[in-house]
Amino acid sequence: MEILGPEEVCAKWNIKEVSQVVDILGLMGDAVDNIPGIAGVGEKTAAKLLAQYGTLENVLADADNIKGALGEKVRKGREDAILSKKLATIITNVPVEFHEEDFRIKEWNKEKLKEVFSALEFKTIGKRLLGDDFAPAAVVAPVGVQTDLFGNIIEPEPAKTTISKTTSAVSSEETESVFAGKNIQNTPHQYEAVVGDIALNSLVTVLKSSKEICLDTETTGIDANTAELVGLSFSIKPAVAYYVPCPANREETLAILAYFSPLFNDASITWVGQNLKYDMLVLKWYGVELAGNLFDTMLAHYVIEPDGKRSMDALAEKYLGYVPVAIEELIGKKGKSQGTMRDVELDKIKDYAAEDADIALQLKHVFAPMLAELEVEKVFNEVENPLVKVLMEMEYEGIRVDEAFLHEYSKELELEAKKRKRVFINKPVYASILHLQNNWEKFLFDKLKLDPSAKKTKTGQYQTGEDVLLKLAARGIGIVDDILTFRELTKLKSTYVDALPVLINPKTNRVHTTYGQAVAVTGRLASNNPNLQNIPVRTDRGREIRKAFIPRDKDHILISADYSQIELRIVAAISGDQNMCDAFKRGTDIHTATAARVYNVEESEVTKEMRYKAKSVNFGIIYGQGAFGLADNLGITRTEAKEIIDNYKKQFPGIQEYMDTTINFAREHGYVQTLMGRKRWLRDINSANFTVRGFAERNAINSPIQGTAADMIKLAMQKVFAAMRREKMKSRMILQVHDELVFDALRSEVNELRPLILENMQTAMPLPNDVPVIAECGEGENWLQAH
DNA sequence: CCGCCCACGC
DNA sequence: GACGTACGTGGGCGGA
Repeated sequence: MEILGPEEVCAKWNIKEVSQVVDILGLMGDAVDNIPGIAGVGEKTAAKLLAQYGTLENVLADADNIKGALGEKVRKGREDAILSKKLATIITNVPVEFHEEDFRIKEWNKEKLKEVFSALEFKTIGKRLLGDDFAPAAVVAPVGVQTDLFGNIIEPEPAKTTISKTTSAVSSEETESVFAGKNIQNTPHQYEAVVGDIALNSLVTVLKSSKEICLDTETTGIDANTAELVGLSFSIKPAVAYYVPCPANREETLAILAYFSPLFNDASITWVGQNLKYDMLVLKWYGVELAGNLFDTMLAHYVIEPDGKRSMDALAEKYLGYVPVAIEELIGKKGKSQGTMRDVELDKIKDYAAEDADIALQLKHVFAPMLAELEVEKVFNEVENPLVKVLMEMEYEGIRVDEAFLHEYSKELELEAKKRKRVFINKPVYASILHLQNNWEKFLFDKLKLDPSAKKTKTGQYQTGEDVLLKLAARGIGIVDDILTFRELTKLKSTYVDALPVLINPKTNRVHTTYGQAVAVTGRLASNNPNLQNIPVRTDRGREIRKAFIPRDKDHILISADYSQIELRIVAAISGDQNMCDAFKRGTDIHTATAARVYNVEESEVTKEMRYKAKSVNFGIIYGQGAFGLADNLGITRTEAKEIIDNYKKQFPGIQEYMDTTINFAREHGYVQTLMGRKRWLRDINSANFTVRGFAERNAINSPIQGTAADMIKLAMQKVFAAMRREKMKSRMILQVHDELVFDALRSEVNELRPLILENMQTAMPLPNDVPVIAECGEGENWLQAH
């Protein structure tokens, strides 16, 4: 987007006229009023219009037409305006000087803005306003309690102290160099390539002198299960690192790795690294396992700042004020033409790889004290760090997929989808909506005028989500059914049935998901390539896909073990609500028990309808849902929904109390936490903005619940894994789906394994108030049966 | 290439 | 009167 500077706009047009056009057309009114230095879409468009129409009057006369033609731009402009306004709030709280007489800034106080933008990590807008001059500063102070960004009234006192604190962390002489960024060129370092018998031996001797070794691998790809080792780097003290290249020849690489086996096998060594799961998995394919302890800097940062950016580049920049060598300098930009590390000349890859190990070690020394200060050592040491090896083994194992079955099913889905499509074709009136989803939408809403009040999305498109369409179907619009079914079929086919076989690893004939251990802000795992945490289960057609997940051979069987109602049990336990705790202790169905209380009947008198509604309320409680949402969800009136909720709160007073105390805790401390001390920072909890604060409040309620459940299953995974090792079992834990664990179990071990799993899951993390934790399991010839 | 919408899971 | 249920991943689309 080309930006016309304020002076340019001003030089051509009377600023008042521009402002008026901007205002009347709903462009960037706020921006003009509050932050006149930023001339964006609004002013530019306004200036153009004035040029085109000649006079202000002409523009205004044609305002309606212009508005229509602008469409998107108007909306985007408004968004910009909101952002600008908030920036103005922030900026004017620091002494940025601007000329009062014409209400615009002719010369920005660049240093001040640099401070503000870098403190707030406004990289993009920083560059936009300050040009390439702008580089973010290193932040040494702990995060999480920093300034609010959006929608918040920033009280002058704290805002000033936060900003000055951030900047005072670097002295004024350093400021220049920090902004320019430390890098490999201007920072003393000693990076060495280590090749040949003598050098390798002496490297091992050097490394042996330390109980803490930073390790990083360079490979040919991002999939650890197929990537080849290209080199290893090590560091045991800042600014010094070694790079050991590994040839494409596997035997030769194995011989090089053998030099390091005294280190790999030494249980007293702590291996430091960023995302060690990846490196360990690569090494596992070369038969190397690390016997020692781990310190994963990515996970350390995850518990320090769960919602922060975690790439090496981001961490190096933020915590070390250092800009690492860009990988693109070695292998080119992302895309099909990108090369591999294998082809990079030694001198270049040496610097890049050694630097990575050096940085990771330096990050460790920054993070270790932060873990203690922020009191997140426990969740790091007991939950996250020890889980790395477990997840690595699960990823290594993978799961077998029945490719032939999927192939057949794909054809079936295709046929069925075609049939549905033919339904439209055969009805001439539908012929115009063949191709695109959007055509359906236009057809449904515009031509048939089915619903003149149809909701639009914020980008001006009609909403055609399932719930919207179902409401149409209820009005007897037959085509809606066909559309929904068509969508289901194509979704299943493209996302699962056709996608899964492509991801089968040719080496193992299995699919190996990758778990994201530092992704979800609440502490949950994430799964990708493929995502095995969202395999369909709700509809018959979808559920069918689970049949494709099968045990490794005829001697094995799949076991699935899952926690029963874990999140509600956690709600009961941490709120201490007497009635809900009692219900769980009695062991009755929790939704029936809830219904009995809410409707004031005996549990034996609870109807399906009542239980269904109670279930929905229980679910809503976990997410902080209100009467509107419940009503919408259940298709009842808001009055009825409110009645149910009021009754619920009366019957379970401890839960209302939990919500209030949690939100108050968050307001006071700026974070909420799980039973294991995992924190989630809620910068918006005191926002003056209703919506923004509402989000933070729901997060305050939900995060300790969801996060505690995540803590629990992560502990259980470690316990189950350790117990299976202890018993020298051949069965393997292969999947985690938030409250479920899946095992590829040797049939002869099943009777021993079943209680081992359940016992460890149930005792992994006892809940307060004696709320029982129950896990259940099933087994079968595929994942569907096992469920 | 990226943002949006939709749809799948817990 | 706002806004209206948490956390994710991925495919398809449309516009820059």
